[in-house]
Amino acid sequence: MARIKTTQDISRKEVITEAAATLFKEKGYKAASMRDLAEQVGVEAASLYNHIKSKSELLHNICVQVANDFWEHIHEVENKKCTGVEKVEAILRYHIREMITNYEKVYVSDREWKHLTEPYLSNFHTQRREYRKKVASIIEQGIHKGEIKPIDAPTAVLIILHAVSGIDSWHRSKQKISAAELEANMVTILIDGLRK
Amino acid sequence: MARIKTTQDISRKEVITEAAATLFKEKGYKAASMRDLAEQVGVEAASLYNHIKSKSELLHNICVQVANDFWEHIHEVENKKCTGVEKVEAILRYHIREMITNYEKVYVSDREWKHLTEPYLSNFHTQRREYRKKVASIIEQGIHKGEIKPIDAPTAVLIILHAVSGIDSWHRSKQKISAAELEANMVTILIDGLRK
DNA sequence: CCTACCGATCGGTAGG
DNA sequence: CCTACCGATCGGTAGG
Repeated sequence: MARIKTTQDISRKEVITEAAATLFKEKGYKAASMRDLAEQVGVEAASLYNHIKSKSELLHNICVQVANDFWEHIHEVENKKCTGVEKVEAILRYHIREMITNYEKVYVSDREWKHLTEPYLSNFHTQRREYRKKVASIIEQGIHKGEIKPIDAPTAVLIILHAVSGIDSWHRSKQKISAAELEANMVTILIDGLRK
Repeated sequence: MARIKTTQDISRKEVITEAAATLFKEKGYKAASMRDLAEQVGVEAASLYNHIKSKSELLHNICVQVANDFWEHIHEVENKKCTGVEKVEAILRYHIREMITNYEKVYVSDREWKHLTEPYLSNFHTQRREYRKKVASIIEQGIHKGEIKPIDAPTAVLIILHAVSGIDSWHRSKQKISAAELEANMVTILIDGLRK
């Protein structure tokens, strides 16, 4: 029988999704079983299905949530009145902060999205490419105006976005520098590397 | 009955390992099945076991092979008579070239090593940490000599090594710049970012 | 939310 | 190198 969704249901679903993000990050999507997840949440595996439709729905929700946040942010940056370098810096700082505060979901969305099912897989892949094109285009404008070195823009995008995923190692490190220091160091190295 | 290994055996094993690297890269270690692999090689799944001991042995061989290559190289660099910046540049260029020419194995070793079984998992993890410490130490010497900006060395390592993994996107891109151009662009951005 | 259970698929073995 | 097959584990459902 169809159940009416209550606020409890929604928060329970969010608890499951958060636990799934942590599990998918640690074991990888395929290696993480629904029995693992159930144990984390404190119920039997079958009970999860009162709140979610499927394992793949969990991955999908994580990826869509992250993608929407980044998509919204880059649109704000595009409309800003500032230099190209400042725009790239704003994008870089956003990526760093998301990778620090929203770690598990951002990580999973970045590394496990290939396990999405169609048509979500194609949608995600396309949006990801469009996002990178937008960043490349901002860099190209910066090159045109003489703020940025005459480098290959797609290569610069690739470096910046992948460098951020290294924050995984920072999270795992014993003697952590502060989040602010991490951000400052990354910006110094990467933005100076671009600047003419 | 025990079989005596012939040269044929060894090359057949190498063919299987190469195919495994490609498959593990495309699907991820857990999602890649031995039946998938058998199909790629052109035999039945059971026949693979005449040449290999297990699925996990394949991953292990890939990771050890890659780890040894990088380990050997960094020792050469450490013993070179040159500046810290030049050493970092040599390491960066080696990573780029390996990621271009030995793509599948390097990728798998970087992204799928968490699925290694003990004691290989711990060994690999330790060696990886030691490797990064060596790079950080070279950077710190460069800072001390005033060649490199006063940045946090572990953060610089994290950026450089992860940036290289972005070459994955380069491999997949339609309009590729040449490998030489890619290398030149990456070195320009990253080494200039470090240099004082 | 649980117990009970299903069909599919997995890595791997026996035997030839 | 193949056919035949096993025990384990998977995602998910039925029914209460």
